[in-house]
Amino acid sequence: MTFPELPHDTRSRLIESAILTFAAKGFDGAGIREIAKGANANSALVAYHFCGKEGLFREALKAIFARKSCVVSELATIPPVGAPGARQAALQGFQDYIRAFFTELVSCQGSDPIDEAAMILMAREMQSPRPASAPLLLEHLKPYVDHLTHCLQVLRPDLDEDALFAMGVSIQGQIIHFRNSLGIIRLIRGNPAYPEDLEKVIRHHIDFSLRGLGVPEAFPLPRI
Amino acid sequence: MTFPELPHDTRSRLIESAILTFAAKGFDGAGIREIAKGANANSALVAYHFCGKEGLFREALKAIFARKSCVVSELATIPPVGAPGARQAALQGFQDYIRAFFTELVSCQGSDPIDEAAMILMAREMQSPRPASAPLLLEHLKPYVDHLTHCLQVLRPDLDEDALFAMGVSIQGQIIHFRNSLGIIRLIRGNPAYPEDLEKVIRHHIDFSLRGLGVPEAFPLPRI
DNA sequence: GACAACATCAAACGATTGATTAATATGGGT
DNA sequence: ACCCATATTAATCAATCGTTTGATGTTGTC
Repeated sequence: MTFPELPHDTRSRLIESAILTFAAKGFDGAGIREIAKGANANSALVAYHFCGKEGLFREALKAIFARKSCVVSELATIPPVGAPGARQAALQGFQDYIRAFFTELVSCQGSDPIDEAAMILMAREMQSPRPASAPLLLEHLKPYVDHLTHCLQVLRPDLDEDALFAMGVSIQGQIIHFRNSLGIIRLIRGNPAYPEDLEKVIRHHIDFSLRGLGVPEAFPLPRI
Repeated sequence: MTFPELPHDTRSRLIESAILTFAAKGFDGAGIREIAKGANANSALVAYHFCGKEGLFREALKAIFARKSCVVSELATIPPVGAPGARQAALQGFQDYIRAFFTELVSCQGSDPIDEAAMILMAREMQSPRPASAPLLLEHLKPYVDHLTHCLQVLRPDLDEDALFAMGVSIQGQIIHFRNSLGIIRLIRGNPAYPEDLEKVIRHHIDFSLRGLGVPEAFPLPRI
């Protein structure tokens, strides 16, 4: 879960402070003096350890990815299309995936401030990526995309590649949007504590996605 | 469609340049000298006309909202719940809404650079709004939310308020995510021109949403 | 204990930031 | 022609930016 080495050397403290500060103020809004102060370090160390601000940002992104990459690997692997039991496994794997994704995205709120800042930073970078970070992002996202795509393929073997891709985008989109726009969503709802019941929201996303995907088991509207 | 007065006085030119520059570089990344140069104006005029950079940003947001507020008002009003023909009207209104929303969000690409920049800026502001702009955003979003909520209410009168709200968030989320993450989506798809066929994507979103919403007319999986 | 490699520091660098100033230009109103 | 309010200008303000520098501290090796 957490990093094996907690000695918290200056380099690591700088990266952690960078994640927090970049998330709070953006790349241009965050100054290296402010970042360094948050790490109880000297601002010159940014140039020394990371070859400048841009390098520190890159390293902060890498640290985030390293911290988050375990989620999808914990999920059970789904048998290939047509294999016995593949459909039932994909149905369960799909639900596990949404639950895991949702939990990672949303329920980290308030637990670890760095985890929360990491999500904000990643969301911002996914929307308008800094040139250097696009390949990093892609590599980190690939396992998620592959896992989901395979589940969808098993559940809807009749669809062509384009349709499957659109399904995946819609399903991911709901969840990511829920996370990214939670602030506005709460304002619209008029309830700063929304959602009161996270489990209820997760079930909604699973149900909505299964119905939208069009798996017969999800009709007519009961949960499977 | 466009503004009635095109005389392009200095104030308007500053706002237009601000939309373009803020969208391209963010609030902190854009300098008032750069904005002024893009408007062929003196940088001191930002303070003179808008009481500083923050005021210019606020005014740029207002200009965006004024330019975009007509979309939902062009849609037909849906009769109240239970009224004769309300269900059929809501079914059609729902599809029109998604189509209008989608067209406004996505298909403006490449048409007017200011429209495109306005979308980027609005998306960024929806994700992490500058303190002063949250109320502006809310007021602009309200008609959209109201229209969609009413459609959903007619189509699923059996659901409670919480469930309806979750439905709305999911439906909007798909579309907004599609717009905001189009860059990453294209990278994942490995096709910089995705989507080749916009109409196909719109139909997918309508179908997916109607099924997810759980209206019986959308089963089993044909388009209505 | 001397040496070397690495890490950290305070201080200063030039460039740029948003904001301010005072002077000037412009265009009716009388 | 004079006046006043509004626009616009170049120049300058102090502050902050990311980076660089040279000195100092720390550590392990011989």
